[in-house]
Amino acid sequence: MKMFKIPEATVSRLSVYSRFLSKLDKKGIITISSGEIAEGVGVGAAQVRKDLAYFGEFGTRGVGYNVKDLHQHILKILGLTTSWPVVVIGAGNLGTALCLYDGFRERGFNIVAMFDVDPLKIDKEIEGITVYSMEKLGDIIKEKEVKMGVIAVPAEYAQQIADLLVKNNICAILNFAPAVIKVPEEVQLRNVDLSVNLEILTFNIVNNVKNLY
Amino acid sequence: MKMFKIPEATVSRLSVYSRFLSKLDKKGIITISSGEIAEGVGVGAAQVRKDLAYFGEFGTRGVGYNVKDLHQHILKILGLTTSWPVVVIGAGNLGTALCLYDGFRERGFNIVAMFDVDPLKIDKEIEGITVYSMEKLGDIIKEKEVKMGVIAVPAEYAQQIADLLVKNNICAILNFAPAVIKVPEEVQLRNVDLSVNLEILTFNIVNNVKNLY
DNA sequence: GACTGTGAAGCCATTCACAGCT
DNA sequence: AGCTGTGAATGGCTTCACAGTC
Repeated sequence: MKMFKIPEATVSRLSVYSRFLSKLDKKGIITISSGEIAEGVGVGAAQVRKDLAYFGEFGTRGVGYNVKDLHQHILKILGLTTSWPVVVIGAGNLGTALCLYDGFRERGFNIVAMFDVDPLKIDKEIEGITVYSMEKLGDIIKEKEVKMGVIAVPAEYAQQIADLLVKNNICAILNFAPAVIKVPEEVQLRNVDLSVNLEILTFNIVNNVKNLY
Repeated sequence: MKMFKIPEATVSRLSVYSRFLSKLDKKGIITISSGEIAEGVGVGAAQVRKDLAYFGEFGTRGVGYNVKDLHQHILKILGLTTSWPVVVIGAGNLGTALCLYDGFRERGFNIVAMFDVDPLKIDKEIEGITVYSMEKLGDIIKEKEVKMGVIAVPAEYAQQIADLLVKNNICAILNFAPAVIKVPEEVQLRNVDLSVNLEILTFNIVNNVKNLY
């Protein structure tokens, strides 16, 4: 296959466009221009067109894009036409919140199991999702064909959990622990670092950086 | 004031360096080189030096950086030498998890109050943090001199909550709702979009993008 | 007339490579 | 000899501007 060198920023915008289009579609809107998408999601119109152009020609000159059609294309591009089973490691507050987060379900992610080391949590259910002991991780990943794992454990355990996920052939990890973790290059890793995000804000406040949006 | 054009990527790395240095400091390590920092946080050595060089000359040629010293400088740069009071809007699962998140406290963020519209939650305490009705927002922001607000409400209410925060003179907003929100340019805004992060991973899996770390 | 698709230009961040200290 | 600080080179993303299409 081809498909070369898509900027990551483009991918994350596609995800945002997709949500926007889904809203438009529900409202029954048929056609939309790059300018209107741009306005709706807060980017430039040229940016929208360029992002889409990486993947083909979805629009009609003089008219715009068909909402349903474009939306389907983007879902396809993002791999969201099928549902993704996901495991969450760590049944603390954050792990639990992520499990119950509607945003995941709405986008086709399906939390199939949680894992924890705490005997008080193991074998309990949290809103229909069972918490398993770590030993079951491999079995469940295999059984449910899980490709993605979410790490929501304390920083000091993040690396060993990551290693465990890797050993069980996970394809991608979303890490919420405030820790730098290392994985083999064939495993996808993204970090969502909550305090880093707040700290960028404090930096900006303290240095009164002009916002650029 | 001076201090111009710092890449946002640099700021977020500073935050990561800072955490790394704090770990080193606790271990009693006195001196460190850019190469070792680079290794520890997974970036290039030149990157580390350039990031630091935006703010001054903190190292000694031929030797490296003094851990304590550099750490203090970075905390100062990020505005973390003082504690920041924060409010969280939305006392659902996510809002609650964020309130209890240790990573915030450890870095000097202090959640002073939560807010919600649900009468069942209002005036209850969650681990020492009181949930107030939305009407109290203005008073508490003023009384506690809150500069930062965290939005953890459903997407459809995110914009009106943001407007409310802005009206009450908040300086910065961290938005967890999967929604595009607009604020005046003098207000700092960052979005942490949980599903976007998972969707980047699905994209990468589906298009088997080589990881670059 | 309106709007897409796209090469070219512009801008910004990262990496290189080396001069300058210790 | 070792390591920082930095100008210059590179690479990548965004914006511009316009030709092409409906």
